[in-house]
Amino acid sequence: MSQLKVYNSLTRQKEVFESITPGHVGMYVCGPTVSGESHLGHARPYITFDVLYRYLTHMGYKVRYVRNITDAGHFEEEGREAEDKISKKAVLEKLEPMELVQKYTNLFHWAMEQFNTIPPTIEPTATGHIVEQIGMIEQIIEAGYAYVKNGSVYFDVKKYAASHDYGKLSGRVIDDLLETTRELEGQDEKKDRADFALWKNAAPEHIMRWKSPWGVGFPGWHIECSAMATKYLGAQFDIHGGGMDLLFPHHESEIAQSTICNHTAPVRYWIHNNMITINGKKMGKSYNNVIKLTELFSGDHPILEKAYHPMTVRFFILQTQYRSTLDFSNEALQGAEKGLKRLWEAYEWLMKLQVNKQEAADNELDAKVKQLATAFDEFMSDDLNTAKTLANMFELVPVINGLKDKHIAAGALSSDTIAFLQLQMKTFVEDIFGLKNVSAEDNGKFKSVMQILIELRKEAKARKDFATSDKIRNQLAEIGVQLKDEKGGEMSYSV
RNA sequence: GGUCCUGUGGCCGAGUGGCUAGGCAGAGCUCUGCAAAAGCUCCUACAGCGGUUCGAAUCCGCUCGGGACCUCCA
Repeated sequence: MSQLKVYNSLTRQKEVFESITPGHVGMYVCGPTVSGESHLGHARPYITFDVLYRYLTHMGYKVRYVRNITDAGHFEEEGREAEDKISKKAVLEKLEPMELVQKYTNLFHWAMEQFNTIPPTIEPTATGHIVEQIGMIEQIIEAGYAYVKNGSVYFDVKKYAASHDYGKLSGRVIDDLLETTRELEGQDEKKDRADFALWKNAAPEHIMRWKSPWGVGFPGWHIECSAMATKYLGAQFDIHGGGMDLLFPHHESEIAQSTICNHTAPVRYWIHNNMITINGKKMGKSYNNVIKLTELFSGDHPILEKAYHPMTVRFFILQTQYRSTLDFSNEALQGAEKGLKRLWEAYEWLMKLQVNKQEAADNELDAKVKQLATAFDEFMSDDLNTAKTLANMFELVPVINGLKDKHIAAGALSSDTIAFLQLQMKTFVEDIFGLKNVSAEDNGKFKSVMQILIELRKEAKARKDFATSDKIRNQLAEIGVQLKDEKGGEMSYSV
């Protein structure tokens, strides 16, 4: 197995991955804020890190995968009137905040299941860790890196920056941050514009509120990740993931908080996925171009020409290396849909193939197949290059189909090579890429019914009753089942 | 304005100095009762200008375009 190399945002280069504890990996991924429905943009990190999780597991690591649920509201805009997103919307919808949080959490879990992502090993909530967050804030105050003002607590960035490299992760220059002239309301509580809230005093209308040593309030946005990551993964852990948009201020602040509390840099490898764009623009609430996952799966959105299956979306995302932007379009999605179908059908046939012990009749082809399948590991270990891995799979598709068509002689490949190909395809297509069959109706009874229809069509064709054979084929096509005549008079179908 | 990233064929995307992915779409052929599927073949691009080099999509500079972050954000 090749050594895994990952691009570390902290050092801006690919590094060989070595876990702190041999055989174990601690991975924290920033989870969703459940104040609303997840959208296509959310699909990218959770699918990306699902693949990383699966790949690390494949490499033999025992991975503790922590992904939080942010269920405590945050400021609409820090500095302006504090506005708890979750409680505000709850009032509008006449729901209890936790009811709303539960609804969107359930919806998120449902969508993640559709994508066939493996649930994290621990999924902590922000509201469930208020005590830990308060404890951490107390430590920061004791260390002298935070100050209390009117029931709120702020992190003293300037003081931190004097002895630490604030801005290292995001490439921010501390002097620029301090000198920014923009004046915002309510900034007066902070000593410096660059300071960020650890705890925020709750206005009377806030529904979500907790007692703290500084009064009734709620935690700042960045502290939850520091607190929960520390609790479940320790003072220093291997991987922290999330979208690139979180680099600053979220992850930068996380580093500062954790460093003060734990006296060590919290994370060895920072891994960030790039954004999904739509017409070249990042998808996000502020851009008004959000496609919710429910809409994506149902096709119920003006931008969408049709519904897209979750597996199509997963495949679409995997066709790109995670650090590149990925541009959404109907054309691209439909391309992915067809590509996935072709790959999957070849894959299914390959898995059924059984051969007796044999030597390769075509040594050149045999070597090529072996080489292509071996390279899966090499590409994936090079910063998870799913795009290249997939490209190799597609180079193997004509070989598989050639065997199926008898266009390539059955004895061309050695039985060892076929077994190896089957193993590699199974491992990467299903176990690591997490792809699965798109057609839901493909159960036993349905298969039997299809077999009957196929027999009828074969018989009709044998007596040159093309009216009947065409009727079977065409009427099945109308309900979305495609019959395929194969070489040698066999038939198959796809839904 | 500051910091950073990026510009690949009709579309989506790999690729970091020579060998030049892959998918989708399109064209032709084979197979086939017809069609589809499948196979084979073709379409061979790297924003522009200059530079480095024997040689650049790949390195450097400039120009133009796109984007991200700096504010909630995957």
